[in-house]
Amino acid sequence: MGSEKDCDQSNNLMIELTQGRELAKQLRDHLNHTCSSLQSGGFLVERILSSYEKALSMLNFTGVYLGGIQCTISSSESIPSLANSSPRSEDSERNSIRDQPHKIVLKKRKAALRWTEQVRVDPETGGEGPPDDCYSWRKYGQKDILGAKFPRCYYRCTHRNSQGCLAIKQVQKSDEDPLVYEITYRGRHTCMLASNAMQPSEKRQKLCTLQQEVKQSLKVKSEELDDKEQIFPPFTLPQTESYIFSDSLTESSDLIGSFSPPFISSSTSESNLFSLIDFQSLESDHTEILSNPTSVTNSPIGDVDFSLDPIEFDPNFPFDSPDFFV
DNA sequence: AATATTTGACCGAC
DNA sequence: GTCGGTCAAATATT
Repeated sequence: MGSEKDCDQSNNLMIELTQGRELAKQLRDHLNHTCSSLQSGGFLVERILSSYEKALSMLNFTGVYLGGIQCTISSSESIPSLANSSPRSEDSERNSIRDQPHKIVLKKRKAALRWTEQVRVDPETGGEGPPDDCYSWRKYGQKDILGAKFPRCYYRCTHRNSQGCLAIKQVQKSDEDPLVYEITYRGRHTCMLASNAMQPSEKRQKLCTLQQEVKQSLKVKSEELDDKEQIFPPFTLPQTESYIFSDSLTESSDLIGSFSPPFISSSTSESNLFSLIDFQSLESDHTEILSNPTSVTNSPIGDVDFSLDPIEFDPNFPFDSPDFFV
């Protein structure tokens, strides 16, 4: 168990899976240029991607493997900067965000991932309320936050009960600019592709329209980053992307998880949707989410899986099982 | 009727 | 004790 040979095999497997996934992403981005393609080929690509995500999640490898393996990142996607940040309180974190707009901040802890976006809504096209995304959320709470003008709203995925999707998000209006929403995502969506599989074409069409609207409404002013800060290309969120982060390139074994941002992939040069994204893993998220009485029965992907330490990877996992790559 | 939202209560962390 | 996050009953909406 845990021999170098096993390690090499799993590494090779990761490389192959990652390459396949990246190619599928490129195909998806290509198809995303037209709405109609989303309804046909796009759906197939999503399924292909889903398979790759599952496989990689089982390997606890859902993005950039930091353990010495090169992996291909398509030019149309952006992996957030591995910029570091020392631990700090959420308030000081927020202040730092404002001091350095557009800077992508990562923080690493152990298990689940948490990331924050600051989204400016176009008052004309965005309308009232927080910006929409391609997932359906159900509000489950609202809280006045100390020192904040506006309350924080808590949302969970609508499919939490039906599909065991454990994704949640928090939305809070910015103190300084009411048009800016700070949206914190936690947990991974496991519902989207499965639900899409059962959606009629008109829903896919609606989704596509929504994507266009989101593109319009979530535009934020785009300023150029200093080259020193712009470790990765300008950030755009793919639709079913998964990332894995670490606060240090040297901490190869500390893979912290995957995520599926619910936003649109864009390979164009249009304005970035987000001025800032702050990634943060939370150790406590893990038990929190797992304590949910709703068991996850539909998918092996979830917080449970991506929290597994790579060392715990079982080289005897039946990858050759006919049911594995579904 | 089914589903979503509101909102006070509750709980754990600090 | 406070605070942030979640629960769940009541209420609203579809």
